[in-house]
Amino acid sequence: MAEEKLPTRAENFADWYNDLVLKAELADYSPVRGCMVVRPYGWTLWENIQGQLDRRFKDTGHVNAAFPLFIPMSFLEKEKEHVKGFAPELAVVTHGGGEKLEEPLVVRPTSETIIGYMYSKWIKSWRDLPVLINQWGNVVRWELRTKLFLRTAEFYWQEGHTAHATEQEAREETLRMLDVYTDFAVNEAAVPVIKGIKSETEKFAGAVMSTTIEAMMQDTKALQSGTSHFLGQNFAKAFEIQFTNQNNELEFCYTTSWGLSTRMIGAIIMTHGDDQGLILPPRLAPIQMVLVPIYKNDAEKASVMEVTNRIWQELKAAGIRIKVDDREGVTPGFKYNDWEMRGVPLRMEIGPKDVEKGSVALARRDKPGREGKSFVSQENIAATVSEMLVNIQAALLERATAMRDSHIHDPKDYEELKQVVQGGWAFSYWCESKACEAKVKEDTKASTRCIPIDGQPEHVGTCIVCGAKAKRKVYFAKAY
RNA sequence: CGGGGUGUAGCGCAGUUGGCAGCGCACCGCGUUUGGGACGCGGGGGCCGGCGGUUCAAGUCCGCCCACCCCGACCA
Repeated sequence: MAEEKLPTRAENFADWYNDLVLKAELADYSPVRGCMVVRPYGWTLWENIQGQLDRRFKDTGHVNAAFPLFIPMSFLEKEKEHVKGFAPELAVVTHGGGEKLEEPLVVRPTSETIIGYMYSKWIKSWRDLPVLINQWGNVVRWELRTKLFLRTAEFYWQEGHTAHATEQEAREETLRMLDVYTDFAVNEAAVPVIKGIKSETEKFAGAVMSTTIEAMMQDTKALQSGTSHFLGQNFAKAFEIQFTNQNNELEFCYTTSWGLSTRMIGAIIMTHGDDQGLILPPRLAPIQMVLVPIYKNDAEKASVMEVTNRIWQELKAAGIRIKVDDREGVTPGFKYNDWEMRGVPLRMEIGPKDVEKGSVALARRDKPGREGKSFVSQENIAATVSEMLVNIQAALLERATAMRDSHIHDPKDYEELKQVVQGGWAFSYWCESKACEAKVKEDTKASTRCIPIDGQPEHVGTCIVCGAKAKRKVYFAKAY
C-alpha cells in the first residue's frame, strides 16, 4: 500500500523518481546488485507496451522467435567494434555442471552475434530475403551505476534483427522501425520524441549508423528511448551471412537491429509524473479508471454498491480497464491518494448523493484538485468515460510537448550554449568533428543526442563550437 | 575504479559520560469511523551490517572487512 508523500521534483528529482518507482509498486530492488524485480503493476504496464509494439511489428511484416541466453565468447570477438564496445560490461559463465567450460559463455548483452550465426545457416538465396525477426527477452550488461528501469544490469526489451539483399532496403528498414518507435512513443506513451541520427561516438558498437528517439524528461535531461541501427555488412561479414543473387553471384547481406527496453517505463514516469506520484497515459495504464464507492452505513452501502456494480459492468463491457476499490477500513481520502500515487488516469466516486441524483464524480489525474473534478450523469457513462480518457491522453502529450519545446534553445554562441544545456537542450550547428563534441562534453557534461532527421535548416551554418562550416544541426543535452 | 556518506524492527530514525534496545509509520486483533491521507484500546516483530579487540559490562570505544546510497569516469 502506498503511504506518505514523495520528495518534490524540484527538491530532488532523483529521489522523487526512486521513491515513486518503489511506492507505486512498479519495481523493487533485488538481492543481486544492479538488478531489479519488476512487480505486477510494473509488469502489466510493460505487457501493455509490448502489446502495442508487437502489433506494430506484425503489421510491418515481422515475426517473433527466441534465441538463447548464452552466447559463445568467440562469437562476440568476431566483430571488432562490437566486442570493444561490450567487453567491459559482459557477464561471463565459466562453469557448468560443476565443470570448467572449454569456452566461456557470455550472457547476451544483445543478440546480433548469435542471430547472425543462425542467419548464415538459414539464408542461402535472394529468395530467402528479407528475414524479419523480432525477439522479446532479457539481456545483461554489467553496469557500474544503476537506476531502476533506466539502467539495470539485467533488463527486458525486444530486439529486432533483419537481413536484406540491398543496402537501400536495410536503410529503409532501419528508418521504418524508428518510425514505429516514434509512433508508439507519441501515440501510446504520450512521450514526445525527436528522431535522429547518433554521432559516431554515440553510435552502437558495430553499427554503420545508429538512429534514436530522444525524449526530454522533466528535469530537462535527455533519455534515449529506443534505437534502430543500420549495421551495413559488418555482421554479415563477421558471420558470413551470404546469399546468391539473381545473377548467381554470392553477396553479403545488409542487416539491421532495433531495440526498445523497459527503460521506456522510466521515460513515462519522468515525462508525466507529478509530486503526487505517477501519471500514466490511458492507452497504456494497467488500470484506466478506479471506482471508489462511498458510504457511511449498511443502508447506504447497499444502494451505493448497487449503482457501483451496474456501472462497473457497463464500463467493463465497453472495454475500459476498471478497478473497483471496495477495501473496507480505509477512508476514501486514503484511496484517492493511493491511486494517485499509482498514476491511474481517472477516478470515479459514487456516494449516496450520486445515487440520489443519478450522477457520478470524475476526477482527472492529470489535473489535480477542483480543476480536474466534474460531476456527470450516469446516463451514457461509458461514452463519457471513454471520451475523457481520450482527452487525458491528448492533454498529457500536449503538456509534455510544450514542456520540451520551451526548454529547447538556439544559443547564439558557445557561451550561451554552455548556459542553456544546464537547464535544457541546445539545438545548434555542429561541424560533426569528435573534437568539438568532446569539448562540449568536457565543458558542460552535455553530449550530442542526435542529428534530427526532421527540421534541419535549408542553409549551411557555422559550428557553435569551432566556427567551421556546418551542414546540419544537432541537439546537445545532458543525458541519462 | 576514485571522492563523500550511511548501516539499529518492513520503512524513517533516536539511542547521553559504556549500564534492561526505543520512538513514529507500517503490520495483526477488536470497536467506532468513511465525499481528500480517521481514531481508540490491545498486540507481534531485533545476529544493533560482519569479524576481531578493549572492558565486570559494547548499539556506544578501537581495528579490519562487507554492503548500500550520492558525486565523478562508462552505458539501452
